[in-house]
Amino acid sequence: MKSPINAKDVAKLAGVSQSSVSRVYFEGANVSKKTRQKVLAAAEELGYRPNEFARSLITNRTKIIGLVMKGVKNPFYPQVLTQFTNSFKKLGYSILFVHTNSNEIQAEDVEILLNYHVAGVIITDATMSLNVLENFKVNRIPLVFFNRKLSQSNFYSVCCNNLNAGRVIAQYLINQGLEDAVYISGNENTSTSLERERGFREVLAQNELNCTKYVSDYTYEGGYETVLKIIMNKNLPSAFFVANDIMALGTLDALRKQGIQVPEQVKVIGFDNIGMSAWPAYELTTWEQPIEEMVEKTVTYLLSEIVEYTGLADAVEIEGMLIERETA
Amino acid sequence: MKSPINAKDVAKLAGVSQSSVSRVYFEGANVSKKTRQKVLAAAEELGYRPNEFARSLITNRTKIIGLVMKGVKNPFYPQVLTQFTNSFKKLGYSILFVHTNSNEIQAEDVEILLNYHVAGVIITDATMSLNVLENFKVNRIPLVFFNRKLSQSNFYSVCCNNLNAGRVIAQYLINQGLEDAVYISGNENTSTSLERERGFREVLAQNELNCTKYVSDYTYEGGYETVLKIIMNKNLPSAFFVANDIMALGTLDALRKQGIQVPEQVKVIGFDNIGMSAWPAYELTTWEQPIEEMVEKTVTYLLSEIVEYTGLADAVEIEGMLIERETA
DNA sequence: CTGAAAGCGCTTACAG
DNA sequence: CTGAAAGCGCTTACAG
Repeated sequence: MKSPINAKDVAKLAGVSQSSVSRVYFEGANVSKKTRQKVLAAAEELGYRPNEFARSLITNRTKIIGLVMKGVKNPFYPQVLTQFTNSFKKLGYSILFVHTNSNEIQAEDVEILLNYHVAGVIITDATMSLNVLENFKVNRIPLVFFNRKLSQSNFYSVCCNNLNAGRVIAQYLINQGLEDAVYISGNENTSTSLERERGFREVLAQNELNCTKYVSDYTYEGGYETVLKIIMNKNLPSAFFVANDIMALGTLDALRKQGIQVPEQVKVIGFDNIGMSAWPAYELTTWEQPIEEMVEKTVTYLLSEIVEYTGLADAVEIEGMLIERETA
Repeated sequence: MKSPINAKDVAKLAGVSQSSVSRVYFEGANVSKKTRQKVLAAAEELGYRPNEFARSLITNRTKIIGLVMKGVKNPFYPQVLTQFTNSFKKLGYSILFVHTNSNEIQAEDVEILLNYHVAGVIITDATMSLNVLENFKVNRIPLVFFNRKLSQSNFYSVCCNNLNAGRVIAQYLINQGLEDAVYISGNENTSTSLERERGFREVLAQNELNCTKYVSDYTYEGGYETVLKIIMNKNLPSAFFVANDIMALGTLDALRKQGIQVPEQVKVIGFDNIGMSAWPAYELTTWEQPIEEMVEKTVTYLLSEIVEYTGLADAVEIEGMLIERETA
């Protein structure tokens, strides 16, 4: 099976050289109007499209961004996926989507991106061994952690300011007369969960208030089960701070199941502001992650690194905001 | 910027020819154990990985599948996306993700897949002008419509048996003493919505029962607003058949908002069986789409067409099943 | 502005 | 089983 039409075929039909055909499809190249028209007409007739592989091979540049994700059950991530896809589409880049089911991203999942010499990589919602990622440094492929910060790594990361969010949420609850709080965490090895907790505890401690932690896993089911367990032990606090919205929805459903009134008996605050948190069944008070800005920041960094690689690491944090609804 | 390490570098270090290096990475090629070991050792030392572009250029085959999606707000589609990604990963294929916001997929969105000479294409949840797709036929690139059937097109499609599902759902409601029904449709130009309606109406008509249709749009908000409007007009039927789950959840919330009891005053049945329909806040009775089988069927077809292209069209329909919960 | 030619990093007959 | 060589479809100096 051979590729149908190449630049040579077009050149022959148009009566020009293959180089001229190439120039028509290469932005910024010098071609006369007349040549361009002849080439375009011939290309149209033959159905010619430049072979992206040959292009990448010769320029050693690709128009592909690798996007690595762990789970998409949390609606936050599909939203992130589409925003990246749309942003990059405008810039002429395509998205190679890498998904992993396991908790840690596997080396092979990521190494495929090396084979494609992707222009850049975004790793989302993911923990993984760092030595795999060294290969990207070696190959001067820019990489950013989105919504995750790896300690001791020198990779660029873009997050919302989780520490400050935790603080503001704590103060908000205290202003409402908080007595004691429960923090329902996400996976304990994620920076997001840890920093939200740290900011929250910090302000609580300043006010000599207590916070018990229950470790959960960022899933609806996890939130639901965790809260059921808490209720069984009759440890109902005056407020739940839940590390993400999808767990907070599970929290709300568990409380409803047990006939516990929100916010009268207990307040609930989530994190992310996913679409569902605004649904009438939930009306969840939550923290809005500034996805748009986070995506924009990521795209800008990646683009500048594609133009001129520096490998500079930084941890960008963008402020979000509290969204007040009915649960706190 | 030049690519760091190529087969020639490895060959030199290993003391073999570049062809031998190539053979080590090409499955099924003849290489002695000794050569293989030398090459692998040298490759390891240098951090060599075969350039996928050069490979594709010479073999005129790629290991990329293009996956085209319209919206991911409906959790059904992220689920589909990950299943495809995982299935193809096992087979050594990567997913190029194409997303469109507009109602119709744009030609340019799809044409990029032609430039990459993808091995196959899956179009999901999407309407588009057919003449763009002719290019895939010309280039002998297999294409399947997933969860969508285009009339008058001769492309392969994989759906759930929507017609029969509509029939079974109608009969199920009739057995419960249905008097009159409302069908809340999705976008009217989608085969899925149309066929679910057709099966539903068919059985209703056989029983001399009436069905009013309200056109909605497959979104939560659409379902919510539509039902609110129905209630305002005091046209509450004895059952709602809603064309997908996410609209059905909107339906449930709208009814709850108005203090209408489900299933006592009105029954609700959805379609898809997304994870959320099992949540305690909803407990939606619905129709399960056999995603796993649908994905498997799609993958199998694509793979066989990659091996030997026939371009044969067919409309595969897989049976789903009713999931009884609390709303009907 | 244009064409002839070299070369990107591979695969794959071909000869040995 | 191995190496030398041709060639995939492009881009890009180079000369004109």
